Amino acid sequence: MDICVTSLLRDKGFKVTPQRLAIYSALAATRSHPSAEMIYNDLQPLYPTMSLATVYKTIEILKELNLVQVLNVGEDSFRYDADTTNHPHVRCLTCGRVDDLHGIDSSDFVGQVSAQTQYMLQGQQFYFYGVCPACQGKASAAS
Amino acid sequence: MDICVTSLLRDKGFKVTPQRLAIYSALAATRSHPSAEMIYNDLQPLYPTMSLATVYKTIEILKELNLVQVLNVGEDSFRYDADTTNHPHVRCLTCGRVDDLHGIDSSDFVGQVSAQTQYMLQGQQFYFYGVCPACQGKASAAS
DNA sequence: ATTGCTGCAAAACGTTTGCAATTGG
DNA sequence: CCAATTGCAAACGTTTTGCAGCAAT
Repeated sequence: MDICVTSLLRDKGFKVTPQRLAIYSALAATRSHPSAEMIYNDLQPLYPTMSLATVYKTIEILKELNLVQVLNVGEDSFRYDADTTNHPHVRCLTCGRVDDLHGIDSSDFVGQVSAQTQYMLQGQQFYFYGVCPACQGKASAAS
Repeated sequence: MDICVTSLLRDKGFKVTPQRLAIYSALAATRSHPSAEMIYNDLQPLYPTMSLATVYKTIEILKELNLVQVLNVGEDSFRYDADTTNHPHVRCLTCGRVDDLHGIDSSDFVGQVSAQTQYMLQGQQFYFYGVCPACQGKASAAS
């Protein structure tokens, strides 16, 4: 997997640095859809000198290489996902966690939109909002 | 319509001010999904002393009263919509305009998600991205 | 009269940029 | 060795906050 990133970077004329590999690895290793700051914090123990600016600059490149997608779940900050397939996301309104929704067939829905709009469509993002299982448990325990 | 806002505000113990009515009217009168700054600029001629902070504070209240919904189309700023029905939006990747998509039946799609996730769902947002008719025309004219 | 609101300025926040020192090819 | 990248600090744009004066009830 890191080999893949390495060659993709080199192919496009980007240099392969430990920081870039670490940032991609951190993203690829989690399903928590971290923000730039979360990635920065995750890497702090291993890369104590790395700056937040490097995280942002690297994410910019990873976007260009289609290695990450950007999520806009309605927070102040962006979140990033190394799974670049087109899947919906769901965010917990209580704890803020963001989960993937896989195995959903949106082709009919997308087809309707595609047939009706005059836009030339290039992509889409589907966000759901609710309360995650863990927070449902907490809520009923508290009451 | 303003009568409705007036009573809704009063019912919840909020004061009815010209600024609040103007901000809601501006939102209700457009389909362009303006950001706070766009609303501020729209109202500048009529309310030259109004501050951006008042726009933000008022939007906060309108959200509470379910008179506006917040859109996160992947820009730096949020956009607002006085049409609080659950409809998808489409954003032009060239000019940035945001349009409504009405008459789309998402019940099947939402049903799938609802059946599969353990989340207790409370809402959703569907965003499409593409090139609007006007920008398609410009692109072909330029080539 | 009282409470809450406005408008200003300053602060906060996430993100971007400029630049000298450093590192990868 | 050269060009690109890092890390820092400062800048930026959006949103929030504190507060004195003011307006709505």
